[in-house]
Amino acid sequence: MAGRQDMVIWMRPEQAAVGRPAERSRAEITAAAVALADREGLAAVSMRRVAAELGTGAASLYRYVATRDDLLDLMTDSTAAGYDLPEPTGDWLADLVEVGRQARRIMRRHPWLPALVTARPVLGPNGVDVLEHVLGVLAAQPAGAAAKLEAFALMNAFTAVFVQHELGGGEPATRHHAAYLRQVAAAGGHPRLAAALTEAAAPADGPADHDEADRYEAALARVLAGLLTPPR
Amino acid sequence: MAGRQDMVIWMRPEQAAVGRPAERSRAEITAAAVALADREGLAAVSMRRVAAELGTGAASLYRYVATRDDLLDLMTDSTAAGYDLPEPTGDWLADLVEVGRQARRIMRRHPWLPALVTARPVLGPNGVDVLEHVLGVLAAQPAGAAAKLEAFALMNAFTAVFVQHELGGGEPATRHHAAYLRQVAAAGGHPRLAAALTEAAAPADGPADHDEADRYEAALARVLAGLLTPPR
DNA sequence: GTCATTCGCGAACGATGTTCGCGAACCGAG
DNA sequence: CTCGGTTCGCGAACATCGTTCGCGAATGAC
Repeated sequence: MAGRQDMVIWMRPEQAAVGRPAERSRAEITAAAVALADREGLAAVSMRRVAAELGTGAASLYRYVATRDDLLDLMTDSTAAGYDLPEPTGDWLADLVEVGRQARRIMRRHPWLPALVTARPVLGPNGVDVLEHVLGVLAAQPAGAAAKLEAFALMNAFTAVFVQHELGGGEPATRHHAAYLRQVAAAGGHPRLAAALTEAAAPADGPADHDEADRYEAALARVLAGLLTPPR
Repeated sequence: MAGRQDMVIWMRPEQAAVGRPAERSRAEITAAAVALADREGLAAVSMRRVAAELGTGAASLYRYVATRDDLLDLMTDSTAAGYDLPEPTGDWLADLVEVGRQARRIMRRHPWLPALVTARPVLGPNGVDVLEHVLGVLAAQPAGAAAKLEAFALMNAFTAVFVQHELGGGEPATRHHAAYLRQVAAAGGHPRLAAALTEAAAPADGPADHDEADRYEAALARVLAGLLTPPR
């Protein structure tokens, strides 16, 4: 008979009904992994490191999780518990932007999240609640179900890309990348790029978080309006 | 003095001016890696496998590439050579959608590309040409340079997410994921989700590639129009 | 021909995800 | 209270990975 390993982790029972009871829980392991990722980045989340964080052996984790990817899925969904989902107000666009605002807040609190959700978009119990809320907000909208699901996926991806740009500003890789772009611009073959780079580097006033948030919400509103408003 | 390793690969000289000449080139190694990824997926692109594909030792690759990530960057940029960039027509939206159409074609030809560009968005010589073209198309548009660069990044991310959904239809992970969503829907606590799933699964007529392409281009046009059209 | 310099690459290092196997721990039945 | 069935914790091992080291061989400039 086929094993139970080949399904999403939330379809497998957490504890066996009989036998020696487990000393830890999925939630406990997930919390340790999230704390570790917050502190040292996603690359530090190895089975051995997480186990050490819990004071156990690496092999023990496989009693709770079939694979490392399962653990990453648990981490992703656990962050979705941080949403506060109020009743729809009737203004679907404003309600969606509010969801986006919270997504941005959560992703900024967990800098590893954008990379994870783009690499493995996954819906666990908490993520499903968010999706249900979004579908409720869009209930009166004339778009099809497929379009609404797509809009939800795109909203997450858009937020992830945006936050990655925000947080990556000081990252070395981005700096080196910028150095290459400046070299290309200086070479002369790409005048539009050269102009764009000097113009984009112009606003020397400190980019407060307030401005970034406004830019994010404005862009998200435009994208969502473009996606979900019926063509005239 | 600081080494030269800590910069984007395209800022380092490909060949030394003196000494024994190299037997291979970056382009050759990149091509081998791309062919391997096309055939067996991105996970198969290890230094040893790529070297074996070329009939050399794994350590030899480090004469051409400082790190595996450098090789991935080369792969990404090499696919950007596949764009055909015609003169702008004057209709910026149509021109941008044409770029998106080509991006989708290229990503479908290289199924590993969406994951790679979302994980490591990078601009090499070919990518820079595409960006220059996009900036040329948007030259008359009243948006700021930062907004245009953001639109370019978002266009790529949007296309990657879309293609990933398209190609992921048959992937096991997506199937298992769908099984979980159906279970949640059947449990009863998420009526909107249940309705959306049944409605989205309804169109039993064969979803030809034509339909997918139209849906992609329509959605992209809406997103871009929302992002780059000045508010009224 | 000499020499500085680079190239190719076998071998090794450290780290990773995962599996195996077994002794210990637990619960319910008798 | 004992015993049997079952699960748990986890040390050890395996395969594989990215990367480094070191040295003989190849090369072009003079």
